[in-house]
This record gives sequence, C-alpha cells and structure tokens, in this order.
Amino acid sequence: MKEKELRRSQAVLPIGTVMKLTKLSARQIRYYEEQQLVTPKRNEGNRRMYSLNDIDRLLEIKDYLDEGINMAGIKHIYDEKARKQAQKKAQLEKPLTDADVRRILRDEFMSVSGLSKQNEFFFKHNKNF
DNA sequence: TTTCTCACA
DNA sequence: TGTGAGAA
Repeated sequence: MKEKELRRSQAVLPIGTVMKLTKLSARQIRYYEEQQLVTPKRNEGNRRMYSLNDIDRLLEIKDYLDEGINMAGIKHIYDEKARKQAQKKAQLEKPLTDADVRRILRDEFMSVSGLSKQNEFFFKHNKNF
C-alpha cells in the first residue's frame, strides 16, 4: 500500500490537466494555492505540477464551496486534520508506554534469571514436550 | 502553445 | 474571480 501512496503523491500533472479534471479555472486553482489549500510542486520552468492527491483535495474544496463553506472554514477543516495527524505521528514515534517498558524488563529478567529453572521444572512435569 | 506573475477602464 | 499583458 506504500507504492500506491507514492504514485498518488507524484506531482506530474500540469495546471491545464488539473483544470479539465476539476472543472476549475487556472485562476481559482492558483488562488487556492495562495490560500495554502494545495501545495503543488514546481518543475524546472516554474510550472506548477500537481499530484493525484492534489486533484482530490481540489475536488474536496469545490464540494465544500458548494456546501457554502468559505475559505476560512475550509482552512480550519484541513488544520484540524493536520493537527490530528501530527498527534497520531507523535504517538507512533514513542509507542513505548511505561507499561510497555515494565513488561519488556520483566520478560528480560525472566529470560536471564528465572527461565532456566522454570524450564527445568516445566519439562520435568511435561514429558510430552 | 501553455503557464507564470502582476495588475485593474 | 475574471481578464489581459508581457515574459519564459
């Protein structure tokens, strides 16, 4: 599922294609970029290059606009999304809770100090192993 | 030809 | 948001 994400993030579409795909004017597309709603990359000639993700976002923006949401409102929506993603990321970067650490230390302790005797006892009473 | 930036009778 | 000018 990583390859697919990379493809969707590949910025290869010129604004002309984006205009046809989204039915938005170049003026609008550039304006939304000015509002930080989309962040297309630039090629060697300073041309904007959009990814499929950008297309999706522009389509979303258009839907929100149709629903009567203004630029500020849309910005808030994406700000909230970014805030939640940042928290999830932070959670993934330090997945070890105190409970995790205690469990790991206990297991390690068992393996170095008590394991041999425990195994000895275990095997004596479980001949089928 | 297409896209970019800038500006507005 | 549209549109036109001049450049790349």
